[in-house]
Amino acid sequence: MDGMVEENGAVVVDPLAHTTGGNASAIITSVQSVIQANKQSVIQTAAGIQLKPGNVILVKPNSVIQTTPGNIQALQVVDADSDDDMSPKKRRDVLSRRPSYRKILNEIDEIAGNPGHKVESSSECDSNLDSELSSHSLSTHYSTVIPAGTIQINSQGEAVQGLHTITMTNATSAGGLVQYTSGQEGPFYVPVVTQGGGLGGGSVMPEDQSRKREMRLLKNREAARECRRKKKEYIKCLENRVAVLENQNKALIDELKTLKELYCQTKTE
DNA sequence: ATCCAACAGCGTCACCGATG
DNA sequence: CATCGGTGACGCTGTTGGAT
Repeated sequence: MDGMVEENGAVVVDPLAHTTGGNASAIITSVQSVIQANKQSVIQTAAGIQLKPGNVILVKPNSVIQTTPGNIQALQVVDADSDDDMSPKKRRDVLSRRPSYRKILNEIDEIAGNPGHKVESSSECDSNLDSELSSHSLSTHYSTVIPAGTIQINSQGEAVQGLHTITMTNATSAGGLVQYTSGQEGPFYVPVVTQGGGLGGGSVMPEDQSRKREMRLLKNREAARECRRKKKEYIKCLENRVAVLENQNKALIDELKTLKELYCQTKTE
């Protein structure tokens, strides 16, 4: 199951989880769900959410799926063990390529009622959710994620722009180190890796190739950092949504209870 | 104070989809 | 088709909290 196991055992399902290993797969598009691990599950779909044809939700026996009329075209009962014979290659094919976190967040945002409103930073997601949360008297608050610096490097590997500026000096890497200067954090050095796997001088690899490699590593390092930041932001958004939906659910249950009592009273009179 | 397991964060590699 | 960006997976390292 592609989700986060929280301390209380609840699993927050990745809304766009492409798939999962094992026999518990959840391929859900744009559904906010809370599934209790090894317990009965509750899946709620908010108004306007649609399950795309072909999507599969596996739930434990006696689970409940709540939805507004017309959202689910068909429920298909499948044997959860039936995909065990999926070959590793096939499983990998299914596993590969999930939408980017930016896409997912944008999609969530559109579902939340802001079509065409693109999420560019964590603060937007948080602010939407904060208002939602405050309207439900939730004390939960998530601080804004500090944005990572954007780095743009031209073909010469020298010019940069963004919140943090990084300039590559000493590109010839004499002495086995390439020095970068950062506007915020001062100079830092990247060791030059040669083709033989060693660090430093005695480069067998042409300098140009070596420099390209260093640039690629630098960019990838930054990309990985950014990716992780977005992932965390995305998870926080999901957690916020879970909190909101749990609160809504609680309120609806209370309302239902009150109405039932009212109904019983008027009936006995 | 020390040990150890759990966890978080990072860098790197490999892969894939998007794009020019 | 080459290149680039995004992301999963893996291994490594530092931190933290509980047990002794």
